[in-house]
Amino acid sequence: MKIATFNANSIRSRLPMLLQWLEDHQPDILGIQETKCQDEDFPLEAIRDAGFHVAFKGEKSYNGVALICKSEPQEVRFGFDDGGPADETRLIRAVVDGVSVVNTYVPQGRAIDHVMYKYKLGWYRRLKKMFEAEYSPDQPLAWIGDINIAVEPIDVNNPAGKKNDPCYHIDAHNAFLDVCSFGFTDLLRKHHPDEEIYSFFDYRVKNAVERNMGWRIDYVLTTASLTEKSLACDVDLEPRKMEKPSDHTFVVAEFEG
Amino acid sequence: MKIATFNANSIRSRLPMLLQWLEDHQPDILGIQETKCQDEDFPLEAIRDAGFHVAFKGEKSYNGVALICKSEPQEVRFGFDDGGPADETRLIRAVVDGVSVVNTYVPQGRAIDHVMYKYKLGWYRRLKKMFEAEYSPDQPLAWIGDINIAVEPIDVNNPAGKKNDPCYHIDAHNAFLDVCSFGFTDLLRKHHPDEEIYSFFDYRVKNAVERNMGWRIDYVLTTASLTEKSLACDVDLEPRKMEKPSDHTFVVAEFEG
DNA sequence: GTCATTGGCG
DNA sequence: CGCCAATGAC
Repeated sequence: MKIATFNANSIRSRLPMLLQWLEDHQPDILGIQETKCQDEDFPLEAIRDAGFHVAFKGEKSYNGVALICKSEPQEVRFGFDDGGPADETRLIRAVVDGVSVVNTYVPQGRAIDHVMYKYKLGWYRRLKKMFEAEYSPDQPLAWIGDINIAVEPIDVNNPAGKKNDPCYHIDAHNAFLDVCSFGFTDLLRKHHPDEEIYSFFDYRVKNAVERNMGWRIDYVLTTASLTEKSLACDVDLEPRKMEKPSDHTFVVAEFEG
Repeated sequence: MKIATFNANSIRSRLPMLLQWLEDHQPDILGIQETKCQDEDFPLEAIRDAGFHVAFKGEKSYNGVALICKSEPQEVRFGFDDGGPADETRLIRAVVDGVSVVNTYVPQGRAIDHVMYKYKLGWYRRLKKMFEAEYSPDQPLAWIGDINIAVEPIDVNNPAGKKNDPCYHIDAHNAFLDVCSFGFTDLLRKHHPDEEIYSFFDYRVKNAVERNMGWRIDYVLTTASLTEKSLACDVDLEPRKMEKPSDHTFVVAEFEG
C-alpha cells in the first residue's frame, strides 16, 4: 500500500504532471492541498479516466483539498465540526481500504505577530481535539498533508535564521508536537533519521533544489499499526525539477500489504 | 529571394517557434507585427544568433513591428511623418538588398461605428499619400503586413455575415483598393486565384484551421518589377497548428534572383 | 482563447 | 517566481 501527499499549488496548472505521476506511481491514497479551484472547475474526469476515485472541496484562488484513491473513499467529510471556522477547503477526511485518512492544509500563519499565526496555533489545538474525539491511536490512521511546520533543525535550510518564521517558530513546534503526542510517527524521519530532505522549495530561491535549500513541511504521519507496516518513506524530487513545477513535491510512504 | 510576413501576437511568446521557422525557411525579409514588447525586452540577441539582422520598435502590451533580414536593413524608419499620429509601432520601413519594404500593422478598427474605424480608414489614406510622396510604382517595393482587411468574398469564411465587420466592410475594401491602385499586386491571389486560403484564425473558433474558418488579412503586395519576378506566394499553415500558436500565420513570397 | 497588464500572495 | 484575479484588445 502506498500513501502520498502533494501540495499542487493549483491542480489545474499541475494536471499533466499529476496524471503522469499517478500513472507512474499508482498510489492507493494521494492527499492534495492547494487545489486552488472551485468544485465546478476541478479536473474530475481526467483523474477518473486515470483510474482513480476522488473527493474534493475547493474555492476560488486559495486553499482546496482532495483525496485521490484507488478504492472509493468512504465517510468523506470536510472541515472541522467544533463550532469554529470549518475550513472545509483545508481539511478532508475519509476511510480508504479500512484506513482512516486525514489530509490537512494547515494555515501558513503569515508572520508570528500576525493574527493568522494565532489562528494557525489554534488550528493545531482543534486538530488535536478532533483526533482525541473521533479517532483512536490504536486504529490505522494516517495524517497527511502540508502542515506548514518544519519540526527539527534538520527539516529546514539555515534553521538559525528561521527562528521567527511562522513555519519554524517554537510555538509552532510545540503545537505540532502536541498533536503528534496523540500517537503519530513522522514516517520520513523514521526511515531517514539524519538526512536533510525537503519537500518544499521557494520559487524565489534560485536553484533551490540543486542547492538543497528548502523546507520539510509536508508529512505522512501514522499511528502504531500503520507505522509498524511502514517499509519506506521518501520525497520524490523529480516533479520539483520539471517544467512549471509546484513549489512543493510529493512525499510517499509504502506499507506492507 | 524570400519575403514573408507574420503577426506574432507577442514575439516573446512566439520566440521558440519563430527561431525554428527562421532556421527552416531562411527568409531574406520577414516583417513581424504585434511584437507586444518594449524595445528593452525585444529578443534581439536570439534573432541575431540565428543569423539575422533586425530592426524594431515596440511598446508595452500593444502593437510593435520588426523587420528581420538576412542583409542589414538600410534607411530604417518608423511611423508616419505627415503631422498626424506617427504610430511608430505600427509602421516600419527600410531598404533591404535594394528592395524597399514597408511593413504595416494597420489598426483593426474595433467596429464600423467606432472612432477607431474612422482612424483605420484615415490610416489607409495616409498610407497612400506616403507611397505617392516617397515611392514610385516603378521601383522594387514590397508592402507587407497585417492589413486587417479581407478584400474579396474568397478572403474570409462566411463573407455574407461579415458585411459590418471592420475588416470586411465596404469602406475598408475601398480604402485598401485605393492604396493598391498605387501599383500593388496581391501576390497570394496572383498565384492562387480561386483558393480559400486564410492567414488568420480566431482563437475562439474551435478547430478553425481544420475547418478552414479564417480570414486572409496578412499580405505581401509588390510593385511591377517585383511582381514580375514572383515565383510563388503561400500561407504556411503549420505554425498555426502547433502548440501555443499565434492566431495569425506566415505568408511567404518567393522571387527570382 | 490567448496575449498583455497590475496587484496580492507566499 | 509563479500561482491567483480582473481588465482590455483582437
